[in-house]
Amino acid sequence: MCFKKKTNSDAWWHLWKCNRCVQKRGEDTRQKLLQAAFDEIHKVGFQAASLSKILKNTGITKGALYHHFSNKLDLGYAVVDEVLFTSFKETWLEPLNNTEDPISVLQEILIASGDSMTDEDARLGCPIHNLAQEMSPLDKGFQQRTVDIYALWRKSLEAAIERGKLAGNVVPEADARRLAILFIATLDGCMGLAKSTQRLEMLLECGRGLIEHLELFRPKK
Amino acid sequence: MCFKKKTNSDAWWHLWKCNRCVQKRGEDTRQKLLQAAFDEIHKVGFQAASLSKILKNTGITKGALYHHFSNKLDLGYAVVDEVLFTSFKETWLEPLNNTEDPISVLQEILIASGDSMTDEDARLGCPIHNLAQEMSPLDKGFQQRTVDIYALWRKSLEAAIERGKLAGNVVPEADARRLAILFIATLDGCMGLAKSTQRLEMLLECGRGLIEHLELFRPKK
DNA sequence: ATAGTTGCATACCGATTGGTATGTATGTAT
DNA sequence: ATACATACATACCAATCGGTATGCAACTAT
Repeated sequence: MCFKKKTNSDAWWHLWKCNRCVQKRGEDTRQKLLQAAFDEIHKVGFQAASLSKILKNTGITKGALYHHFSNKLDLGYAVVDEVLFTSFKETWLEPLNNTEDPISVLQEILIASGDSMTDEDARLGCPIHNLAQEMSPLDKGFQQRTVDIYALWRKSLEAAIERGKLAGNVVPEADARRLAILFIATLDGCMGLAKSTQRLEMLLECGRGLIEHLELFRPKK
Repeated sequence: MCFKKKTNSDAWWHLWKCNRCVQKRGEDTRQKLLQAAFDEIHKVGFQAASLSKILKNTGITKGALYHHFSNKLDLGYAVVDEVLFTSFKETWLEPLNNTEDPISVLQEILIASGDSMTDEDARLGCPIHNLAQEMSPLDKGFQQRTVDIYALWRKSLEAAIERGKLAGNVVPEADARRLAILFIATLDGCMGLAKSTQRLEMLLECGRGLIEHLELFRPKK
């Protein structure tokens, strides 16, 4: 495991990847492993995820894996912290934190997600939700990480709604906290429904309903 | 495996247990296996459920298990068809199918469930929902079974609401189908939230909110 | 140039997995 | 009483699991 580097490089590529690895080659295989692990976990869950399969899919050997991660749990945590959280931050946190019109932003995210959503995406469901539901009763590490992400989601959504009210983009009667919770719960419900029915169309329909529903909180001109 | 019996007994105990087994002793161990399998699956999911652990917990041997079930999948299906579906039928279907006041019935179920709900129940979540979410993308058998249960739930709820409207126990403006879907989705959301936070109190709070919310659909005298 | 670190490959390990083969005691039907 | 089906128990199996030990090539710092 490479958690304490003796060499402290300042190579050019360290500018956009944090320096967990000294050489670029190391960071590359590390990212490949994370992506493959994410795919495997997304498909079958963390417990059933097979390290051998991840290695077979990437062509990377077991020696490399255990050079970068101390064990399976460590790999799982890294997937949450780096792959899942990063993607979550880009799709939800950053847009929400930089707007005074949260309704439009949410609708745009839903539309964009719907457009890029594949059939497999819909059938596999939200990876963060999956992991939270599978692992929360079994492992504190996963439980803490996923519940933190949900809390962050709710808070940034709540704050955006408050700003929206001040800017006149959200009706003043709206209860920001309740609305935030409701939105997340409903979206979770939609994803779960699509997963249990295994139908992408179900998800798109729910999404359209949610987009329409959000319109109710936009002030009339 | 005992799926085609040569002997066709009509012993007294066959009156309340269907005659999958000829001898009472066989039916007993079968039920013990189903219950232990349910517990194990509820705790860690189907894929991670260990047959060896189920056997250890019951003291039953592997020979007995494979006498009653052809393989792990067969055992899993039996848990859904017999344990889960039976319990679901008793708690939801029968009360809903025999009432013209669905609001009161739903509230009573929620209250009773809340009272008997243990901390572990809340942390492990709804077993049907768990199985649906874990296995739907992976196995048609589980997907079909769980989605059928959800459909049955929604239909019986919808029908009860319609009867409630005719009997004057539900406001006539209520959209039965939408209300049924919303109730199920919300309850699922509550259970999921409690599971991800690992807090029973979260579930009870959601339940109280739901009970209160249902009151809105009762006609004012 | 050389010493030391990093990155990875190969081979191996015990434990556990779901599943099977075989033997036997108990019950049932005639 | 006898023939047969039922209901197990025991022992074994290959495959896979996560994890480790060791060796070596490539890169880095001095």
